[in-house]
Amino acid sequence: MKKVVLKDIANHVGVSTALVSYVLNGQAVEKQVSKENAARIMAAAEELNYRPNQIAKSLKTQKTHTIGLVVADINYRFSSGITRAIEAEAKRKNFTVILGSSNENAGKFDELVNVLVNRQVDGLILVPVENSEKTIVNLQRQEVPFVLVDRNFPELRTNSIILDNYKAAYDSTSYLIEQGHKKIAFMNYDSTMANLIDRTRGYRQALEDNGITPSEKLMPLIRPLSYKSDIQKGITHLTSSKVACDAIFFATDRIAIYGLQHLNTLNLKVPEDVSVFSFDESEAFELFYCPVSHARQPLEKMGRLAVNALLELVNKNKITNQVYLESDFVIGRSCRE
Amino acid sequence: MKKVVLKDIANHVGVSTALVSYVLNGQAVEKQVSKENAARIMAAAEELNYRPNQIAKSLKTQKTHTIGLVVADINYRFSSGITRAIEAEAKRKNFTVILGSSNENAGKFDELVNVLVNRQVDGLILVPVENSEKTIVNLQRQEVPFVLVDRNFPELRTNSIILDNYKAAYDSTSYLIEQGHKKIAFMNYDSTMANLIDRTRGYRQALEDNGITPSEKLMPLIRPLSYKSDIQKGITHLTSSKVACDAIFFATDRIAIYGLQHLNTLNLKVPEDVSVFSFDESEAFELFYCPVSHARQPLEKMGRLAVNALLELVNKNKITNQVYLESDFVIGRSCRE
DNA sequence: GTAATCACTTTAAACGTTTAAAGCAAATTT
DNA sequence: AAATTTGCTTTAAACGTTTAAAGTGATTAC
Repeated sequence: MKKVVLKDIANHVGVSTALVSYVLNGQAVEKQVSKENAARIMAAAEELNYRPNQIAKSLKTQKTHTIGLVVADINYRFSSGITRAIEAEAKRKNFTVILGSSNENAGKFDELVNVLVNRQVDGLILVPVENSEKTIVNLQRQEVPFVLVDRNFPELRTNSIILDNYKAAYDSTSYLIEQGHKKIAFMNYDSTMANLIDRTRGYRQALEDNGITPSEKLMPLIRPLSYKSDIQKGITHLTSSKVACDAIFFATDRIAIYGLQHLNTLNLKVPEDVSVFSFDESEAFELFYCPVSHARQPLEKMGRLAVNALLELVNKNKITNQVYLESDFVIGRSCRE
Repeated sequence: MKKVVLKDIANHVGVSTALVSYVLNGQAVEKQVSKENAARIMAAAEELNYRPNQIAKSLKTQKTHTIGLVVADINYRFSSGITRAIEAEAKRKNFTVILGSSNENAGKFDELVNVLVNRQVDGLILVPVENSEKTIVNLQRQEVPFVLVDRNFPELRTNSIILDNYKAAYDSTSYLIEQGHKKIAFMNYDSTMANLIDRTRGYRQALEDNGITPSEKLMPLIRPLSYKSDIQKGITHLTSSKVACDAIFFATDRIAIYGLQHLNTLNLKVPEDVSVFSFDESEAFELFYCPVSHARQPLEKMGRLAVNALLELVNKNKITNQVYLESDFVIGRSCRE
């Protein structure tokens, strides 16, 4: 079946394409189209099952009504959650989302961004990865509207919607201290990303504000390329009789999963042998024998704000700023009292 | 900064847009463009940071190099896995993927498909939902190239890449029988979807072939709208002293998660008190105290085959057929010997 | 010395829309 | 009766590409 285009309807009814376009775009009254023609055009469009060609429309109007979204890894819980939230809000605003996953690779990230820009998306929502500053700066130079979510680069002035990681980590650590913990370990990636560094800062500051001196011994760094073994070594070390921490604060849900797994292997019980707190949740927690207390990012809100901020930008209501969201906290039973 | 278009390069170099187009599309030699002009055009494109407008290109060539993908729910492990696989393969073939999530809703599914078709995607890869036959039939009538993955409608002749659900369930059940289980329960959704029905068929047939009469008592149906409580009731019933099944086969990973959770609540140990087998895996299994044996869909292969089948269709090498894939099996320690 | 060939380059239409501007009868005002 | 207004419709250019076809000046062939 050949594709039905405007002209087919025009011929079928015996009018010009302009008239058809007016009617189909709801400008029938405004453009004073006669009732009969309007009705016949509507009927013909229905009968011929006309579907407007968005590509042609976009070329003419210079608007694609499309948002490009690049997440760090679609397999992360955070990614699918934020994708869902962004899609829902975009839908509400009559926008479509094109998704790409950079798999935490700066090269792939750059490539994806370029593909999306070439496709003339109206704007981008990005979860940047380590070493992707150059791509971001390029976007600024090209004046492509974009907003960052979850992560940003403090030295670049960008629109971004991110968690107040410092505060979330500070509050989480304070909570652990309130629960009576003294030797609180913190497991984080060895990374230059501000969101992760802020978590470490929050942790340290909370300790200091409570008269505890942070110790590097309690802060093993996980190298992303060898995270599994680093986590195992870290856990083994922290729970050894030499160190014997009484709580472990995991800086991400991924770290938490492998950390908890290794605690299982070592036959250590949560929270009897060691208390546990996590940043973000994983579906995996659902089957852990004990509900894991954790800081939870407000994905719904984040997605909504990101879309709205982007659309503001697209409409040139340039309000460049950073939005810091408060974390939610889910208290399970993984911290001894 | 204004967008740089072909004409800008042409003006800058002092040639026609045709020449620029030829050079930038690698037809310099074929179209006998002089070396000097070719070089100057390349340099100008670089200097002006030219990015071809894919929209205009698509309008002219009637090809968008885009695949539309609609998954059932982006939060499913299966969905993010298959999305990743499809994206990777599409990338390899120089195609972009536009993703939508129907959230298991036939109305939303239809809407998404329409949006994608209007955007002139070259073809669709779909995970259809219950009651979405009409949408599928429409696509066939419009002659839009598409392939179904994971689920299909046997009464419709469609290209589809799906697991051999019957065989996977048959083999899984046989495995449980071999392990010495007699009273094997099967927990499945109350659904009209063929992929789920085939699992039930496989389960029943395996029992019968081994001289066990299937009993409805061992096959509680889970209604999607009240799955949590139905699963709980089912588990409680199956493990009651009256029924006392010795193994539970979960037809999906979602059912498995809530089933295992409730086993935890009831303080029943896997596999000591009851053996467990699942269809598909969830990230949640990672933190269950015991590795759960399960049938695993070959996502990588599925995604690759889906993209390739679709591209064949797009190129009019119409090979309409159904591909049934063999399941992988992951044997943990959740089945008593 | 005219014709044909060669090595390039330009012209212009097309893809399917949108939309400002112009067109045209009939009705109304001068 | 001429001019204007009204109510409606068409024309045609534009968006940024691609590409068949035509154009052009120099070289080669007969």
